[in-house]
Amino acid sequence: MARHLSPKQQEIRDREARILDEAQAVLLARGASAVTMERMATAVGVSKGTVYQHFSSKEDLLAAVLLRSADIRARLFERAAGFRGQSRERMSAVGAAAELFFALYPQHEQAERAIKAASISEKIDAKRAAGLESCTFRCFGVATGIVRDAIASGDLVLAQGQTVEQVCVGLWNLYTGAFLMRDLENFIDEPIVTDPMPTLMANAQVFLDGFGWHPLSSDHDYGEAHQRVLREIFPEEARSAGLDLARSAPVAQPAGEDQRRYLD
Amino acid sequence: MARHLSPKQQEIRDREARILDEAQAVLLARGASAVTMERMATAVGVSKGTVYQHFSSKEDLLAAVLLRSADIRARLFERAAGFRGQSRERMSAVGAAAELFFALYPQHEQAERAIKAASISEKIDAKRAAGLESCTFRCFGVATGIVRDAIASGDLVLAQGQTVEQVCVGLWNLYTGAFLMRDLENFIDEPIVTDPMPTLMANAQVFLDGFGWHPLSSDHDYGEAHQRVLREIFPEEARSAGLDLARSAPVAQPAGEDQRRYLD
DNA sequence: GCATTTCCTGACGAACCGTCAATAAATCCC
DNA sequence: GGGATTTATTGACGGTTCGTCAGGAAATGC
Repeated sequence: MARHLSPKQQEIRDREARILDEAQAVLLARGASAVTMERMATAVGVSKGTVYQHFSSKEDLLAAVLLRSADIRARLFERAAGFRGQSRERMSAVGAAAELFFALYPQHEQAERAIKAASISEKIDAKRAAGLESCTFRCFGVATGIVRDAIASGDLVLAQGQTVEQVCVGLWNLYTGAFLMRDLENFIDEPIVTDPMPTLMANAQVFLDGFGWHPLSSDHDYGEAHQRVLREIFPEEARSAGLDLARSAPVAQPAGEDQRRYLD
Repeated sequence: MARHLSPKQQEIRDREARILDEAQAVLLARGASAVTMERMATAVGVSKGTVYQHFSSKEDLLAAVLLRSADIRARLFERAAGFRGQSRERMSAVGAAAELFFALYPQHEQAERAIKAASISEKIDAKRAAGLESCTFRCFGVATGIVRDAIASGDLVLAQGQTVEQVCVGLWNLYTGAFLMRDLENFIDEPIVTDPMPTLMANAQVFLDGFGWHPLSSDHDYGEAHQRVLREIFPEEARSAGLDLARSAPVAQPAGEDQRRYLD
């Protein structure tokens, strides 16, 4: 499709991206209520009416911000699933993707909250809403695929009544709950956990241990696997997220004993 | 303190409760944006200025709605902790309290989102903000207390690096994540889980199994314990939440084999 | 280089927030 | 009881933001 764009079309396209950048920045710095259409317009040097030609409402603009990061998250998950290793290592790779996303797109949760608080889903362009839904399904699809692989390989045997979806929903809940907690703790003086991510990573492993997904965390160093995922699959992202890649040389490092960094 | 209130003071007090009721109802039915100060005023038959004498801003009003349910949740948790049983049964009792709250106060999550989306915490009365914080701490206090008891009794042995707080944060994340999921799924056509609560209950047990908290769910019928909690501690609430109390006779029922209702 | 289409603008109406001077009601005190 | 004092109530008002739209500017087609 449309390979060559006229200068004007290119300009419009760029402008949309610039509006999204601005909205994202303001969202993060000053909250959703500071994202006003007028401000966005001024920031990119157009008038309000023009912004409305890109986004049908303020909620729609926020949904577009959300869609952009949701798509990136889905891509991160999909790349993570390509990690070569045992089934549970692959799931841990998805956890690493989640960690990266958590660090790189702190405004995602805020945008989500703002949209859902407004509650009028009719104000969001149908295509964008569908896109958002699809991003969630892609993430779940990655997770369920890995769980199924684990079952097929015998690494995971679900007990009577347990389902593939249950495993994924649990991980997702743990993850979104932690995401939420980080946000809410900005509001209170004495945070319960200073850095939710290491706790989340540890808890995800506990959760998978609870299903008896082999190898259990007591028999395998998932901290090491996690480092490998960051090095092999997400070197760029890990760097910009400021995550510790340890000795990031691609050569195998001597297995250290100091890898217990996921537990408080 | 203040035992006898003048008719006027009583009226003011009642009015405040009525405003909160109205706000809660509108919040649930039509979302936070439909909660306008003018509407609240009209609903209780006063003018806008009077509403502002109760609540310093719209966010403050929503915070008051939140505080009311947060306090109830803390009470439910505290009552649950009084359940007589093994440590892990007591934690499951807290899970039952969470389930009840989840069913009884569906608007809680919405209020929380709306307030945090507005993001200007200065708009909320300091006392109310402190009250909200304290409710969260009460809930965490209940949970950490039970975990500590479990450790003291030997039911739970934490691995190297694991902490009491980690256990509680994990459960809390699972729970808030599920709460969030229910809300968000109102927006999408094809929900991932139709009823998140049974899945959450099952996942909480899996999580506790992951810590090796005895007795493991494979060795104990926590479904039965859950039913007992509802019957013994929350009979009223369970009825109004419409939860199945099974044969709710207080006499011991023959241990049935059909208690696997927490797994899909 | 003119006609047509597309895009852009900013003034405008509507909704809502939060304030405050004026008014009404309640309470106090003799 | 009744006048003085305190407290509560009102609704018009200024300010902000959303979203619209008629009219003007710019790009495109021919």
